[in-house]
Amino acid sequence: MSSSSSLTKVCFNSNCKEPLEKWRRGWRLRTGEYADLCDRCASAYEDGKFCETFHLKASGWSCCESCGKQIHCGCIVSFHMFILLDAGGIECMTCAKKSYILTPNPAWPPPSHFLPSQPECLKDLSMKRWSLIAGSGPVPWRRAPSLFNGSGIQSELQPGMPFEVDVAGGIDRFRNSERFSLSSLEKKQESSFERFIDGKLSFGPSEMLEDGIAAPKREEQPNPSVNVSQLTSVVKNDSSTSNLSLASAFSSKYEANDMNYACASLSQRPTLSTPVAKHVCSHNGMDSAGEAVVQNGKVRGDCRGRNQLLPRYWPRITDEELQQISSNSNSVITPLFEKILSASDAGRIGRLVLPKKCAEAYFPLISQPEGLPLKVQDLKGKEWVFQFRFWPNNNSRMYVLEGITPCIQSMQLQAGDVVTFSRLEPEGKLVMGGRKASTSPSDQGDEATLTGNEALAPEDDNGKYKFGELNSINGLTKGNSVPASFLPVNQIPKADSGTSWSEIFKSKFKVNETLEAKPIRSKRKNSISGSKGKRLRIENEDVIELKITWNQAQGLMRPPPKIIPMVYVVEGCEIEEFEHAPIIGRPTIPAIDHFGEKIQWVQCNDCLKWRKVPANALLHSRWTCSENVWGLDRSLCSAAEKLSKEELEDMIPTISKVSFNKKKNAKQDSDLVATLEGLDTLANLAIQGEEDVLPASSQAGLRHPRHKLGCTCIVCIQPPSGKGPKHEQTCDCVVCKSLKRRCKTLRDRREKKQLEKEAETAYPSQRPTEQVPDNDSSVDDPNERKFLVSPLKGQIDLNIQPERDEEVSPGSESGAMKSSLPDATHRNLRQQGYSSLGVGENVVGKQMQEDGTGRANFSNCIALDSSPAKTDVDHHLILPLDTTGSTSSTAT
DNA sequence: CAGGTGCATGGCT
DNA sequence: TAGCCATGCACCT
Repeated sequence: MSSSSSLTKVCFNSNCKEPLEKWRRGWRLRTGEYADLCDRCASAYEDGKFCETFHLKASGWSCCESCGKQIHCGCIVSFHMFILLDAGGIECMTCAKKSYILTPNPAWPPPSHFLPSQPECLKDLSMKRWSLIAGSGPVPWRRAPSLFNGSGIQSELQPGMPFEVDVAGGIDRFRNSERFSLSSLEKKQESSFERFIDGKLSFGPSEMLEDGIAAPKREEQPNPSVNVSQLTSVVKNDSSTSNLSLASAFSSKYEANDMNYACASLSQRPTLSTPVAKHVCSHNGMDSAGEAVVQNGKVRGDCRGRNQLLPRYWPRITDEELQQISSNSNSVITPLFEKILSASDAGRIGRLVLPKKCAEAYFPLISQPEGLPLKVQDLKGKEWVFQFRFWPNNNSRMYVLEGITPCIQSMQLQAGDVVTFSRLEPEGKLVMGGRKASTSPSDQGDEATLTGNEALAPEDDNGKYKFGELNSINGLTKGNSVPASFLPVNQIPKADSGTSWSEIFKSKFKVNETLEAKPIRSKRKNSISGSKGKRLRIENEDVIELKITWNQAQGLMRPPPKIIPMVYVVEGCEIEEFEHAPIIGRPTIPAIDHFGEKIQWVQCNDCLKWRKVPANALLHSRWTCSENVWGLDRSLCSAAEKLSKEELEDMIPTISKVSFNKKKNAKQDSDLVATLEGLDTLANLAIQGEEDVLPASSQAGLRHPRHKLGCTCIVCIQPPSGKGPKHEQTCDCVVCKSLKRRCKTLRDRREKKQLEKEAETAYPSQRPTEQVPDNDSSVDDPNERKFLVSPLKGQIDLNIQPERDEEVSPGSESGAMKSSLPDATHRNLRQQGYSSLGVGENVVGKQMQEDGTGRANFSNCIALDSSPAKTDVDHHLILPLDTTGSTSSTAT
């Protein structure tokens, strides 16, 4: 199509047609090629005078509404020199730029992405402005929707053609941005800039700044969404590029498919940022500013926020997630930010606290606390509507998304998991994704990583993996890292996947349960601190857990064969030091067979049977019978196991037994979970779920002390917000059963109260407890007290148990915590949570359900004691036994 | 009483 | 030290 393709080239300019010996590149054609121009035309083009020179008599000239400057709007050449105004007419880019500098948050989806009729939104001045500007989509420029929306002009002119220029003003930011060091970018991604670097760029109106600053052309990305992933992968490990824009990189398709209007208004002022960002800034740890560069053509206050986004909010969206999102549409995904769900976020209150800067950068600007409804799509394409709003807070704002519980639960996310926010371009739709903590991509950022996974996660680009912490904790080796080359090829984790390590450790040894499962709690309030957790201090108990974890991990590590360790003694402890890093392999159990030969037992990954292999056999993490080359008769999973159960019991180290128990419990729990379809239940499981999977110490560490079992804070006790799906009346999920019990209990109470009132009339002096003033004592609610005076001897209502817990285990964290609670109502409520969820549910819940009375008798409680899970729950369940009497005596 | 809302508090960066 | 933000909790419905 381009003249360059013809044998005898002539100038592409139809008014010229001069034969070309040498030609220069002009504007981009719909084919993606460039108009080849003669020197004269090219000069005119580059000078921005092409239309003035050749199209002066053509139709389509308009005056800028602001400055009156004449702009040719009738051809592609000057396509980028103006914007269309909503009210009609055009504005030259110079004026447009001036007028938009003051525009808040224009880079925001069109109003269609918010709920339609929202009076308060209309009152929101910012929204008005937003609507005015962003009615055209996620671009910071104005355009006429009729012209630029959808395929409109684009399909007519240059379908699928990627443009190379960026938003007007982006260059300003680029130029002003100290962070955006071109030289550093070049170092990082020279190939991406070769066109720029080699100085062979050709500039046309679409690539020429008004002030003469040229922008390199962005290379085409026929399949931007794929490129996005690729880029993500490629650059992911390079944290040094983290200051660059990921989002920019993800806007390629947007520009490709819907960029004509963008070019119309933006490319006139192409920026360095676009190609730079698009190719370099695909780092997972994006710099939001980069996103702003592309998306927000104007320098705005919120853009500053983007520049300052903390690394922990950089989206580490995985390729899989990207593909999942992109599979639903042809859109380009712009990862915006992510956040580790706190207990509050994942709690039933349904409020997700948004990082302020993220909210201000990526969400519509709101001036009223009420905010506005925000449509967010999940990875499955399902649309949710959240209320995006803020609270005044210390002369600042706290942004929250309300009503997220159903979404969070549908994604089965818990505290510690990660929610990601992305934007689909060009629609501008927000996409909310979720990532389980255990599958979080390893933190490539500048913050330490502390989860089990990540402790084993890749350390650097050289394929090294962090074992230093492990080693230092155990003091066993001095090496700080294990070169990947030490690992069998199939055990080398992918550099960009934190999950690979869990694969490595997937064995029936549940060592990896602790290794891979739980994010480490930070010291502060036990908030979850995942890979990107900002609070990285670890509670003592967490350290203990880590040690255990590492110790367990040590069980998986062994020296490479034929490597003899140096043994030295430190403080009486023999320490083996290997010059070479250990190898991660399938855990085995060393033993001596009947012939006195050293062997090891290894468990098949598939059939779980134990097989005997030579002592020096090095097995990779996933080992199956089929790989049993040493015992062909046992090389099939169908072959019987040589070991008896008893032998196995003796053989397996304690730690493994513990692990097995844990696993067993975990399975019970998971079975339970499987039955808990209620969203509320899931939410509570986010808080209580892992109780019996992890040792108590670690659980304590995994939970905000105030969110331990027994926590009565609003987060924990909050019932379904009502915004989510309601349970059917016939639903017999645990939550509903619990609620029904609760109702029954309340009915009973009411009846009792009635009876007592009647009795009071007759015998007023027999109600001492009701005269106890309301205070912080364990039973401070008169109603509660009345209730505690249960006429049903030998029966305990679960509702009274928390108080008992406080009395019996005052030193317990939960007890102390609860004692600070202001009223018994919360305790009571909390107890409801107990009975409905968590470990206690396994025992109490079921028992309670059986009789449906909401009361458990002593035997039931005793039975609880035998629960293998020694958690707070146990206390809660057991304690009432010996305290009921005292309660009764107090009450009487 | 339960659920919802909005602000205050205080740990942390 | 200021600002952020996780959380608690008072207050309202």
